[in-house]
Amino acid sequence: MITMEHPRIRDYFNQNLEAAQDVTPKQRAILQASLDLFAEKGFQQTSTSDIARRAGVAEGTVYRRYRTKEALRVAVLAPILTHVAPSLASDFSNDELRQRYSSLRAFLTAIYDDRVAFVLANQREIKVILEMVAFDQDRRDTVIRRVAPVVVQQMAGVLKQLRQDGLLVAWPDDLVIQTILSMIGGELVRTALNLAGANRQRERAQILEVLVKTLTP
Amino acid sequence: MITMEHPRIRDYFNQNLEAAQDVTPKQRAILQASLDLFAEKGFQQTSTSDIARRAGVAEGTVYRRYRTKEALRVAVLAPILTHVAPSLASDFSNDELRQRYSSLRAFLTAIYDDRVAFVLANQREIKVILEMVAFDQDRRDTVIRRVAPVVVQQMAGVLKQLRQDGLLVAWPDDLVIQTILSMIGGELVRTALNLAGANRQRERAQILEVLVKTLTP
DNA sequence: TTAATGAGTGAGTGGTCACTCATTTTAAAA
DNA sequence: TTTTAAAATGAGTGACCACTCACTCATTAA
Repeated sequence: MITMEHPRIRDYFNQNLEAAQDVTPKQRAILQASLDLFAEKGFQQTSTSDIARRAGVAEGTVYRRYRTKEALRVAVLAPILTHVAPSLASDFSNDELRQRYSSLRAFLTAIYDDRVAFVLANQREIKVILEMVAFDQDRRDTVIRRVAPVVVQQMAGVLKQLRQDGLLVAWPDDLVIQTILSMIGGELVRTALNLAGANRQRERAQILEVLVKTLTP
Repeated sequence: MITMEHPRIRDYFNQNLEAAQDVTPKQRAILQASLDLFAEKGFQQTSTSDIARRAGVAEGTVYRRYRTKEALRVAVLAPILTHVAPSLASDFSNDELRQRYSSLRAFLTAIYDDRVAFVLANQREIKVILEMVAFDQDRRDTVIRRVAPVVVQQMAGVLKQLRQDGLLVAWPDDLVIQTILSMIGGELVRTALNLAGANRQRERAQILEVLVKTLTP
C-alpha cells in the first residue's frame, strides 16, 4: 500500500538524539529546529537567530556546541547519513522477505511501495540532504559512496534468485536496478511537480505494468 | 551522437538580448554577468556588487532598471523560460523530422541523444532555474505549466504516427513520455553522481535497448 | 559551606549586502 | 553651440548576519 506507515527519518533522528546522553535538551532542540528550518526555508535562508528562536534558546547556545553554522548542518545530517538512512534501507537480502518475492511483480510492487512511501514520509529530510549535495561534487561523492553499495548489495540477492527462477531478464544488475529506480524516481518527480493525476492507484498500476513488461525475460 | 554540438541556452539568451533594441549595452552586460555569476556561485552567494564588477558597471546602474536583486533574477530567467527553452525544444512535430523516425529505435535514439546533449550543454543555466524553484512551490508550478504542455505537444505527433504504424505500444501518451524521460533522467542522474562507467556508448546502447523493449508493442 | 565546572545567555562586533540618491556624464534635440 | 533628458555613477545607509565574549547560575565535588 502506498499509504502504509513507513519509518520516518525524523523519528529515528529523535531517538538517536535521546539515546545520546551527552546531548542536553537545549542542544537537542537546536538540532531539531535546524532540521525543520533547513527543510522549510533552505540552509542559506535560515539564520542562526531563526534557529535560536525556534529552539527557544539564546543565539550563543547554538554556538556553544557548533563552531559554525556549517558545522551545525553537518551535525544534523551526519547521523542521518551514517546511522539512520542505512538502517531504514529495506533488507531485501533477508531470507524471510526473499520467500515472498516468488514473482517478479510481487518483488517490483514491494520495492515500488517501499521506496515511494519512504520518500514521501521523509521529503523534508531528503530535501536538506539534496540541498547540501547539489552544489558540492565532493559531498555528492561521499554520500553516494555510502549509499550506493548498500542499495546494490541489498538487491543483488533477490535479483540473482529471480534470474535463476527464470523470472528476470539476463541483464546486468546495474542496469536492472537503474531501470527500476529510474521509473520510481520519475514517478516521484512527477508527484513533486504536482503533475500526478488524482488517481494514484491507477498510476501505480501503470508504472508497475511498465516495469514488469520491461524486466520479464 | 552524445558528443554532437547542441544549441546552448546561453547563445540564444545573448541573441535575444541583442535583438531587443530597448536594452542598452550596459544593461545587457548586467544580465549576462548575472546569469554567469548565478550559475557559478548561486544566487545567494552572488552580491550585486559582484554583478556590477563583472559587468564593468557601477552598482547603481544595476538598480536603474531592476528595482531588486530578485527582479534581476526574474529578468534573467523569464526570457529563458518563455522564449529560449521552448525554441530549443526539438521540434518533433516537424514533418521533415517525422520522416526520419521510421522506426521506434530511431525515434528513441534521437530523443535520447537530443535530451542528454541539451542537459549537458546547459547544466549551468538549468542549475540556476532549479535553484530558484527548489524552495518555492508556486514558481515550480509556474515553470512546469509552461514547459510540460510544450513537451507533451511536441511528442504527441510522432507518438501518434508510430502507434498508427504499429511500432509503439498502445499506452497513453503520458505514460510513454514519462517512461522515456524517466530512463533518460535516470541516466543523467547517474552521470551527475559520477556513477557512470567509463564506457558511455555502451551505457547509451543499454538504455536504448531497455526503452525499445519496453515500448515495442 | 565553599569551590569548581560548564551549559546557557544576549548584548555586542565586524563585516557584508541590498538598495538609495545627489551628482556627473552622455548624447540627442533645438 | 546650448539645452535637456536620460543614463550612469559610486559613496553612503541601514539592516542583517555569523559569530564572540564577559557574565550568570544551577549542579556537583570537595
